[in-house]
Amino acid sequence: MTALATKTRSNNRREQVLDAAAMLFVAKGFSGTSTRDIAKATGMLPGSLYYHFQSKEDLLVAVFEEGVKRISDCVDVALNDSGQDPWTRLQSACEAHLSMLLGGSDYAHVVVRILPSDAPGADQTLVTLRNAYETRFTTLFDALPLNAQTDRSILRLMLIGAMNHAPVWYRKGRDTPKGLAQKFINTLRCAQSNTQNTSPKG
Amino acid sequence: MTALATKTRSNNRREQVLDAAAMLFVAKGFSGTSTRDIAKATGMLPGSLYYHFQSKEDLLVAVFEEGVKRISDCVDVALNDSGQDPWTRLQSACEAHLSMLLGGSDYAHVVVRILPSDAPGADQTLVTLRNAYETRFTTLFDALPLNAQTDRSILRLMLIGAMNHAPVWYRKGRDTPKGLAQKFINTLRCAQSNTQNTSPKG
Amino acid sequence: MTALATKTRSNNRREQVLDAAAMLFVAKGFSGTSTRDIAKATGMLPGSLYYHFQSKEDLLVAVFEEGVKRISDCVDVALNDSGQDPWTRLQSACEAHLSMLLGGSDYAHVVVRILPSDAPGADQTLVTLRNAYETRFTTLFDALPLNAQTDRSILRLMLIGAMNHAPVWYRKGRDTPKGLAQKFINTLRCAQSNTQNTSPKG
Amino acid sequence: MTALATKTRSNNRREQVLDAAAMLFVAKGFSGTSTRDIAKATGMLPGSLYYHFQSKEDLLVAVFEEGVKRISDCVDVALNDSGQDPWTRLQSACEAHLSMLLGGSDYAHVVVRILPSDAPGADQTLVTLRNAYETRFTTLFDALPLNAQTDRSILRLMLIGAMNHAPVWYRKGRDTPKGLAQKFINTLRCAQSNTQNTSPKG
DNA sequence: GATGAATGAGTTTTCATTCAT
DNA sequence: AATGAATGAAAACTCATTCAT
Repeated sequence: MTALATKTRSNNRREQVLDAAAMLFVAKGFSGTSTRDIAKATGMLPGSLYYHFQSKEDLLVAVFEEGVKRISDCVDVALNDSGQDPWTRLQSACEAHLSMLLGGSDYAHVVVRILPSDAPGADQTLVTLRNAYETRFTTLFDALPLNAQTDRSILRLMLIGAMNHAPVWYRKGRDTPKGLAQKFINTLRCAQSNTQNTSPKG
Repeated sequence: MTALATKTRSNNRREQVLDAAAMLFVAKGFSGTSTRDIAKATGMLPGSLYYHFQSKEDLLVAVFEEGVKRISDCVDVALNDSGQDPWTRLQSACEAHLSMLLGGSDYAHVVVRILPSDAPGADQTLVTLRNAYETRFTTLFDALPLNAQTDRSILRLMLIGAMNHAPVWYRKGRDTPKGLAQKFINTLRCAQSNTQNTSPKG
Repeated sequence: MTALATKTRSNNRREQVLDAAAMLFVAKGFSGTSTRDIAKATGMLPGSLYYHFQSKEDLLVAVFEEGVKRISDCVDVALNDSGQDPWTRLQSACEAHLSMLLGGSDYAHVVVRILPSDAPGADQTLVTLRNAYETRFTTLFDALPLNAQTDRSILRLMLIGAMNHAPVWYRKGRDTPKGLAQKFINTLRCAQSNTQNTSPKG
Repeated sequence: MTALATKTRSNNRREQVLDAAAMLFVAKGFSGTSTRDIAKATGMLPGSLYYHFQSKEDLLVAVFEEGVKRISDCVDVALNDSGQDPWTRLQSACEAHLSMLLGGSDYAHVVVRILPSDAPGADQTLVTLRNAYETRFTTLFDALPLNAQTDRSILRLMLIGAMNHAPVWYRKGRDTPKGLAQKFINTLRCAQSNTQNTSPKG
């Protein structure tokens, strides 16, 4: 019992730090958040953070990892519950992604809010983590029945851009992640049959 | 050495500061850039910046204003040269926006790279400036001949999200702003005639 | 698992701490070595040191004491094995001293590497310990058959300076403690008969 | 006049920092001295030091350089005023060296008090600086008319060890640098004619 | 128009140490 | 005998900013 209790308490403390860091990184960016801010939000002294994390950047990486884990898990579960239809599957993933981003998971939000160049010492790690997650969308777009001449990459990058921009303008009540996902995917879906468009100026 | 010459040289100096600041804000974010970084990049001493700007946040606002001005002018010129067709006009604006963002105008890039929450003291100003620019897209989307049930706002926000995400993945040579604009608008254009789609899960 | 075994194991642990501390104090000085460094080198956590020692300075004193003990014992044994001739005895002591210093006893090395002023709280203790050891050389120099006008103190301090400087330049293989001792003492030995020298500038 | 006055005042401030640093490094070692200590001794705030020096180690290097410069100059002047006799020249150098070390030049004292391993980031620089100075003694010993079998290096290293140990025991009034130099060199001088000594134990 | 010199508050981080378990 | 978790002070250093010149 004691071992478990100790571990739990210890984990709680570490998790409190991660929670506070995630929240603050989302609210003020990485450089805009001081370790003091994080410590204060956790009820610790600044130095005490360093028992749990070796540096501010390590802490960011830990938050980022947790964010990638959470959003990945959420998307994976949604895909498991989803059927075979490629568009349906994409929409499920989109909805899961948006619900994490907009539903208040600071961890997931950090993944799209913090740019690698915000944390020079950790940039490669962040890029790698982000890529590991976004792979899912490459796979989902590969599965779509699109015309040969359609650029799947562009479609994917449009969707990712659209989704990750949502936290900037989304207002709870006015929209829902589900509704947005439906509209986003509906918009993309027509690219399939409409590629005969000519460009206007050339 | 007339008054004009003096003023010009002085303006040059001020512009050098703005240039350096724009470049650094893009590369490292607002909090991630120090006034020393900017001074060094301009060949000045840190204190000398304060002859030109009252504070770091004032400097950001100046860069941001210049960025909004430049991207607005570019889009406005493109629209002037564009005909009447609403989709063509949107595509021209999109191309102009992308060419500023991807063609190396650090000023324009600052406008999408720096979030208001990165600069707590200037956030309202930044929001206002950004909105003043983005109005153009609201107008352009309002002019589109869309089905009644199509959500113009969502389409607009998707496009803005897609465009502003481009600096993250764009590689010169592989794509061009013009090509991207064409693909982006083509994708949106079909939303017009395809609203009979049913959502997959409900 | 008797009381003796326990004690032995415990002593081993304490000795490991002392060993690590001695090594690190030699390598990086007293202030330059952190208790964390010592703990890590012993495979302990920082707090665990405090079961064995009340403070970092107590630990230094313990290392210093052990160093003085070891080098004293070594010199005393050498003197026991030495005959009656004062110069021979001095040379034996010198060789013993050098062999401890250069042969890799971090403990002995600490005694000459750490200055009392490096550890303000323990300085008096360190001075006392060092003096207790160096007494031997006073005695040995007193026994030398020197001219009346020869300054035995200076000779002694020269030798001690020369010996304690050796760790800075000594390279195993090129020299040996024994060879050095011989050369050092040979050099001093002539002071006896050469005191009629006049100073060069007055 | 203003330019000169400004330069002078500025230099004074920088020199005050160097003076304070030299004094404190001698008194408490490098790691034992904090930048706060140095700032306080100069009447500055801790951060203000960094206008003059990039880091604590840079400050040490500057002090060390000044120390090497001062003791080098002092020795060089002494050698200039000295005649041709090699032993006389060595004694002059020794006296100059000791007078710097014992006469209160904290700068010179730093050079022998601080070991390269005390400042891991600057160690190579310190070694190089020290060697550049000690070259002089190699030259002086090379010029001595010694028996072929005499080890000039050992003699040199004995002298350097003896000289640099002096600050530990020297008491003004009881000795003088000049008197010590005379005794030191006298002691070494006989090595010349006394090489027929046999070692006592082998 | 800009510099040299500094300030004072703040940064991230490390320190020796404590103590319940 | 040692650990996990922290503390509080201090470490080195950076920050945006000021101001006489």
